[in-house]
Amino acid sequence: MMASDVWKEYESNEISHSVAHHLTAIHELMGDQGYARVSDVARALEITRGSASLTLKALKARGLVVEDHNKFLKLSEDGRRIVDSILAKRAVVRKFLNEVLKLDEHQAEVDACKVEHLLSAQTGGQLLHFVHFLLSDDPTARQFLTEFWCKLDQDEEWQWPVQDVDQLFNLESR
Amino acid sequence: MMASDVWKEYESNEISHSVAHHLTAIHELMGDQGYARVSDVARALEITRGSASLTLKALKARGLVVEDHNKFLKLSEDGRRIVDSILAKRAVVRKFLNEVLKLDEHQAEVDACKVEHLLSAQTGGQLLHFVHFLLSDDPTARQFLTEFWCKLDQDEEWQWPVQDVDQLFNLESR
DNA sequence: ATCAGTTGTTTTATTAGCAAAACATCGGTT
DNA sequence: AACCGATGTTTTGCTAATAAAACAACTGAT
Repeated sequence: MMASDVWKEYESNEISHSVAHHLTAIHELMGDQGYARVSDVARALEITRGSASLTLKALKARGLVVEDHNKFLKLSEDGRRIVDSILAKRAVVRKFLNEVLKLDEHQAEVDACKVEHLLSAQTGGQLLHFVHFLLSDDPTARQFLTEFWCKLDQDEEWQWPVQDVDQLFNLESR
Repeated sequence: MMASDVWKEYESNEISHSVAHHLTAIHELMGDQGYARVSDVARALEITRGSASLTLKALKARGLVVEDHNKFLKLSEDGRRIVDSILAKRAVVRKFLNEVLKLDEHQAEVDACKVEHLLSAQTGGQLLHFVHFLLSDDPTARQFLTEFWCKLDQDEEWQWPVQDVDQLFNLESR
């Protein structure tokens, strides 16, 4: 297969991890303290003011961040839209990892943070549908989750990493 | 919340996207043609021989790749272990996105490729348990999937990105 | 008014990952 | 022997993202 055309799409992502967090930091600072300056973003992300200054300058040039008459930062319409989509994906992934797969909150937070900006809108939307139904009051969903968690408890751990996942599925299911 | 301690763990990942694909390329080349040289890896990844040479030199220094007496590359024990875990995660994620969430194969492949090296072993293991049960012959799992897919068809798409995912869950479920 | 602290910017340097180009080394043809 | 093609390496340069340090401007306290 080799999928040489697939793996390079990683870099073609317009929102890097760093950019995603600069933008969400502005969003959270606005909510928490009502304003966001370069120093606030730097403190929130624990990077130097110089680094934040440069990155935010680029984001202003890209039209994702706008600057007040007095150096106060704000998200543009586009920036806001990007933050919304990132936070939605993060919330869904975190919820799935924590409340369904029963990973501890920190692990769920870390993994959600890593992938939030990489998932397509398609994927995010479908995952939202899935988790929403899975955690709903629907009796089938409840029963399924109950059985799954019960299985989780009794299942002695597989050897992981599994050598051939496809084989595992082919042999035991379907 | 701000999670300043969380977001930096992104870089603390020992396996970068690039490294992950250099390693898996060697693995696949060994399977496909029985050997892997610098040029083969470069061709597979569609990068220049120079780039591959430098990256692979670093991987040799890290002990993940070993070199033949005649410049033939091979994965070390550690390298092999890493590739196994990455391929297992990729397979599970791809299967989940494609066969459960019903995303088209290309999208599933691309998204799986983006996140495969970022998920913890914990997460990969739990996800494997989940997908394995979900796609098994268990009647509860089958019924759940049937209902979910039915819901998928009838559900008119949410507005996406959703502004407040947590609110969506709080209001409509639990 | 001066002094200290905060803020924002710029400059210099580093790292990862790539391209491009130059170079050397083989191996096989003719 | 001369040439050609494939291979591997090195060097140079680029971009993104960071740190570190120097600098300028503003703020507030005394």
